[in-house]
Order: sequence, then structure tokens, then C-alpha cells
Amino acid sequence: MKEKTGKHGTGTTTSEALLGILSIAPMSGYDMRATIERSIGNFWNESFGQIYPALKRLTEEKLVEKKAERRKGHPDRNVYSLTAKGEDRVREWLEVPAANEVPRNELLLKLFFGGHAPVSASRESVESFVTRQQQALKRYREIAKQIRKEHSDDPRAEFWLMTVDYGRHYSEAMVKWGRKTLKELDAIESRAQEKSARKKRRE
Amino acid sequence: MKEKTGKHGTGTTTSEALLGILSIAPMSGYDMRATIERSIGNFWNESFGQIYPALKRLTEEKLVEKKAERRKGHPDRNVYSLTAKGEDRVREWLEVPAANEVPRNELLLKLFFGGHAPVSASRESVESFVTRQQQALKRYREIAKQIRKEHSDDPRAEFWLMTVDYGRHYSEAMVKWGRKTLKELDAIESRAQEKSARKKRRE
DNA sequence: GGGTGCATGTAATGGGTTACATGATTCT
DNA sequence: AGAATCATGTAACCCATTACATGCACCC
Repeated sequence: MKEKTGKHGTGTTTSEALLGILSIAPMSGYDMRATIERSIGNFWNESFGQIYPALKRLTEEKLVEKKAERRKGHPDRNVYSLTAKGEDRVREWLEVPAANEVPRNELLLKLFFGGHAPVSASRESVESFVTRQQQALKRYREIAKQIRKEHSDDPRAEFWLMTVDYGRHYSEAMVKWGRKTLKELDAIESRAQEKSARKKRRE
Repeated sequence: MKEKTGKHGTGTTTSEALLGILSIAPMSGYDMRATIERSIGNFWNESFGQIYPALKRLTEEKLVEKKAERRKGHPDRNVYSLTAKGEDRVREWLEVPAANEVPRNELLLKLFFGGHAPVSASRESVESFVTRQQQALKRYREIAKQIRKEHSDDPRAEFWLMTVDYGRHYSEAMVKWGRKTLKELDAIESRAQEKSARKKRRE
């Protein structure tokens, strides 16, 4: 018999992310989307196609409450907030240590099989990856600055900064690896060209 | 109108991984599972529940060929190999640069909301993560050594080593981040304890 | 006889992405 | 009038995990 990681909602999915977001402040589904993108968008995304059905289920389970809000000059909206039960659920969820899953990595998969295609193909993948990581690094520095400026009083800001710091460590390492790998790919290519040049001379 | 990343199979999924594996050597579905675990298991996993149905589809699409193998002293098995069409497909797939997706990261999600639970909860998550990364680091060093020993002649080995090197860069950075983060979590906790101690003294 | 490893599959379930559909308001 | 933004939702489709089911061979 095996222990299961998730069964009746112990796993981490859209619902947990939404409960987490609502633990920061009550808001509408529309706002959740934007808040998620701004705050945890570097490691977690949600689409409307997931958010609205999830909010429906969470409401049925009495983990969140919906309040219709009518405002002049704006469309109506439904503002959701955590119930006491919802707050408990967030705490319970946080008490379960995060699983150490192995996420699928398309870049590495393609690179692993890189020998079966022109080197330029691998090069492009790695190059675009490095560019992305450099941009991310810049972004992380800005985000950290902003958090320290705007939320220096909030005790939760320290946790937010830890996740930003993860990004910094990650992206820095990835840029280093990427540059090194690009050099190695170039070496492979120039060796291949030498080889074909020698072949031509012989012909 | 938006460009779609994947439509009729341009995406990267079980099928592509299997085609890639078969580009290295023909083998049975059972062997694919084991091979995947040994070779790309650090960034890509497949289960039998995916492998067998995928092989069926790939056979129908004439991308792979099945040959029944009967051997005395062993159960029968189906050995799959790439067709010419399958080899083309692998090359086409490799020519499309890897997408820069944002994988969901449960550890960071929980850490982000860490302020809503005891610090010990965050601590456990990070601690287990660091341990995992340290083990991975050891494994990577062994794998690299083994590849250099057993496949020094194979030109594809260079690509394999690049993926191992990714792991090394990644895990090293993650161990650094994890240790730093554990220290910060400890600081938060001791500050909280001081606070409650002062409170007690006042009572 | 029972455990382990080899070997192949199916079914149930859950969950995520995308496209589609609708409609108000505000700005140009 | 038309585009952009706010706002909520549904439906189709794809993909993955897990559990279940089966059976042979080999060794103790």
C-alpha cells in the first residue's frame, strides 16, 4: 500500500492558489487574475477558465463568500472573501510541506536529443532561454526594490522577498549555464565544419 | 488572431519524448520507461499509462513500427523503432525552439503565503527541498562521470552532459538559496519569540 | 507456493488551456 | 462609431496520474 499525496483536496491546485490570494485581500475573480500575474506570476499562473469554475466550487464548499458589488460607472462585480473555514483550509494547506515534483522541462528534453538535428536548433532554444532569464533578472531586482519600498511595514513582505530571491538565484545560475552551453554548442559546430571542410578538400 | 504554439502535434508531450527515446535505440514500451528514468528522469517522466496508448497512436500514424519478439526464457515483447517518417518528425520537432513556459512551483506558492502559518511550516518545505537538491548534486556528478566513461566516443554524449550541467548549476544555486532562506526563516521565528517573551514579561 | 521482475494494457478521474460567448463602460 | 478595458462565464479538448487487471518466468 502506498501513501497518496493528494486525495480529497490536499494537493496544490487552482483552488489553493485562489484561497491564498484571498488570504491577502478580498477581491473579484477578475482582480485575482491580475493580482496573480503581478505577485506570483513568475511561478504560478491561472486563467479565467480555471478561476471562475473554481470560485463556484469554493463557494459551494463555504470556503469563500461572494458579495455582489454595484458601482456607478463600472460593471457589476462579485467580490469574494475567505470564510473562517476558508482561513482554516489555507493554514492546513500550508502545514503540508511542498512536494518535490519533477517538472517537465522542454528545453532540456530537446537539448538532450540535440545530436539528431542541426546544432543551430539547440542554439536557438538556449539563446532564447538565456534572453528570458536576463530579462527576468532585471525584473526581479525591480520587484524587490518595489516590495521594500511599498510594503516595508508588512511582515508578509519578507516571504514575498524570499520567492523573488529564488528567482534571482535561479536566473543567475541559468544565465551562467546558458552562456557556457552556447560556447560548447559553438565548439561542436566549428568542429563539424572543420570536418566537412577536410572532407571537401579530399574530394 | 493569435499564433498558437501547438495545434496538430507541434507541442511537446509524451509522443515527442518517446520518439526522441526511440531515436537513440529501438526498444519496448517497458524499456522506454526504464530508459527515460535513467536518462532524462531528472527533467522528464513518463508512466505506463501514457506510454502504451501513445505507442498505439504513433503506430497508427506510421511514425513507429512494432515488431513482436519471442524469446525463450522471457515474456514476449513488442520492440518499437522509428520509421523514416518518425525520424523526420523528430527533426522537425527539434527545429522548433523550446517554449519558455512558466512551470507551477508549489514550494514558492506556499512560501509566498508563509506569513499565514507557523514559520515551521515554511521551514520544513525549504529544508526538504534543500536536501533533495543536495542529493541531486551528488547524483549529477556521478552521472557526468559515468557518461564520460561509457560514452566518450558517442557524439551525442556532449548534449547529454549539457543537460546534466544544467542540473548542477540549478541545484547548486538552489542549495545556496535554500540555506540563505532557512537563515531568514530562523530570524523571523526568533524575532517572533522575542516579541511574545516581551509580552509575557509585561503581563 | 510465493515473491520479484518482465511485460502490456485499460479505465476512472482530475485538471488545465483555449476558444467561444456576452455585455457594460469609457475613451478617442 | 469603434477600440480598449472591465467583468463573468461555458464548452471542447487535451493530457497526465493513478489504480486496476492480467500473465509469464525465474528463483528460493
